[in-house]
Amino acid sequence: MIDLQKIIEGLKESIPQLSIDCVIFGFQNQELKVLLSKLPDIDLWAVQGGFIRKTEDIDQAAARILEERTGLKGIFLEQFHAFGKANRPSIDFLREAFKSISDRVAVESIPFLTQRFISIGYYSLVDLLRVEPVPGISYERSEWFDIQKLPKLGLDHAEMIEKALKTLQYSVDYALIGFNLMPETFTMNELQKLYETILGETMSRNNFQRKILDMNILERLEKKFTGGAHKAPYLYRFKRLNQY
Amino acid sequence: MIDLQKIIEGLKESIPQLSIDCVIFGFQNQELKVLLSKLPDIDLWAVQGGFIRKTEDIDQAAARILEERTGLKGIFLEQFHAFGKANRPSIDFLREAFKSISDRVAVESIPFLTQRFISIGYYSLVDLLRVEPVPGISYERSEWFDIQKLPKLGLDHAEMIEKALKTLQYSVDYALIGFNLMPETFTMNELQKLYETILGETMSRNNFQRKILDMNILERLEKKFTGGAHKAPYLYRFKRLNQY
DNA sequence: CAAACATTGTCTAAATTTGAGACAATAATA
DNA sequence: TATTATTGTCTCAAATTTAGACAATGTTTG
Repeated sequence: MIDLQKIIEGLKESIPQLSIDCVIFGFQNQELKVLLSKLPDIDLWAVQGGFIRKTEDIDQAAARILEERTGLKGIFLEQFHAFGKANRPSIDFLREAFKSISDRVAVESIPFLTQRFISIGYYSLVDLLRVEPVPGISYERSEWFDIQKLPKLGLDHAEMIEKALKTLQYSVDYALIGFNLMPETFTMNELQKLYETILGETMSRNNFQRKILDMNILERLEKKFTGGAHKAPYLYRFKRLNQY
Repeated sequence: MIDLQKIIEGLKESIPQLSIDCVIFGFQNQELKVLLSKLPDIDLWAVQGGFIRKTEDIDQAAARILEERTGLKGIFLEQFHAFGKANRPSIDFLREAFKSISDRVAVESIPFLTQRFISIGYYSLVDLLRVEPVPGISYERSEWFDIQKLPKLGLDHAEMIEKALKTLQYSVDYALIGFNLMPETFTMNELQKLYETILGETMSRNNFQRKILDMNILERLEKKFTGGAHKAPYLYRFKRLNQY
C-alpha cells in the first residue's frame, strides 16, 4: 500500500521541478538490457527516476536512486545529459503515474508534481544477477528489457535510453574498468562478448585479444577447465592499480 | 542603473534553483579565450549565467543567454554537464553579485536567489570579433581571457571552464570546431593554430593540411597576399552544406 | 633585374597501426 | 590414439600516420 503522507513529505524535502533519471544497463546471456518500471494499469514503462533532496549533491541523489532500485552501492555511475523540453512531462503521464493513489488524491492537488520537470540523466552498467529490483513509488513492478526490444516508454525516456547507450558505446574502453560488471575473473571470450553486445558489432578474436592485452589492464591467472573438448582458456582479472 | 523591479519580475517567470551557465570560447592572436564578466567592486569573475524561463526549453534558454551576452544567434552551442553540489552557490557569492543593488535591498530578501542552485553548463564557439559583449545584470563588464591566464573565478566556474575545455578537446575531430571560431575566410596556417591552441600541442604542417583537406569541408578561394617575402597561402572557407 | 629569402603546397618513404588469415597447442571425447 | 573444438599467437597485407624533402612563389635586397 502506498503511503501518501510519506510521499508528500518526501517531496517537501526535495528540489522542485528537477528530477534524476537513471538508465541502468545490465548484461546477461549476451544481451544488453535496461531496467524499466511499469505504471499500474497501463502498458507504459519508464527508467528509474527520483528527486533530489535539498541537502544532497546531484551525484549523491543519483547514487541513492540507483541503490534504492537495485540494492547496489558504490557502482560506477555517470551523468550523460540534462533533458529540459518545456513540455516535459505532460500532466497526462503524471496522472497515470499516480493513478494508484488518485482515488485518494488528485495529482493536480500536489503542486510539486504538476509543474514542468527538468531531468538530469545518469547511466550505469551493473551485474544483472546481483540486482534485486525494487520499483519506485507509484510503479507496479520492474523488469529487464533487451535494448533491442523495448516496450512502450513514457515521456522522453526512449530518447534518454538512446542517448545513454550512445554515451556508453563511446566510452566502453575506459568505462568497463570502472563498472565492475564482469565477475572477478573471466575469460577473454567473455569480455569480448560484452564488448560486442555493447557496441552491437562482432569483432575478430585474434585482434580483440591483442588490443586488450596491449592496454595492459589485465592480469592473467590460471587456466579455466570448462570440460569442453578443447584447449582451456586463461582466466583474467583487472589489475588492481591506479583506477577509479 | 539597475532596475530592481525588472529583475524581480524576471525571476518570477523563471524556474527556481536552476540556472544555465554558458562557457563562451573565442579565438584571437593564437590564443583560446573565454568570455567572463566581473562583479562590481571586487576582483571576481564568472562565465555567462542566467535563468530558465518557465515556458522555455533549456536549449532555448542557453541560446537566449548566449545572444544576450554576445549579440550572436544560431551559433554552435552544446550542453556538456550539469553541476549540482549541495553547497553551490554560497550566499557570499550572491551577496557580492548583487552588491550594486544591495543598498536598496538585501539579497536575503529575494528568496529566489538565496537557495541552492543547480546549473546546466553549455559551451559555445564564436568568432570573437563579431561579439559585442554585454554583461549580465549585476555584472560590471565583460572581458575575454586567455584560457591560460584566467582571473579569480567565483563559485565552481574554474571547474566548469576546465570541463568545457575537455569536452571541446574531445569533440575536435567530429565537430567542425573551426566553423564558428574562425572568421569567414582564413588560411590553413591560421586554422592549424586554432587546433594547436585547443589541443595544446603542435602538429606538423604537411600532415595537418592533408588531414583537413581530406575531410572535404573546405573550399579553396583565391590567394592571400600578405606582403611577406614568400609564397602566398590560399584562403579557405567552410563549405555551406549541412552544418550547424 | 637577378639572387636571396621565407613560407607554402605537395610528394614520397618509413613507421606504425589495423585487418584478416593461418596454424600449432591443448583439453576432452570417441 | 585419432578426432574435435577452441585457444593463443604469429605473420602478412592493407591502411593510416609520421617525418622528411623539395619545388613553387611572392617579396625584398643587392
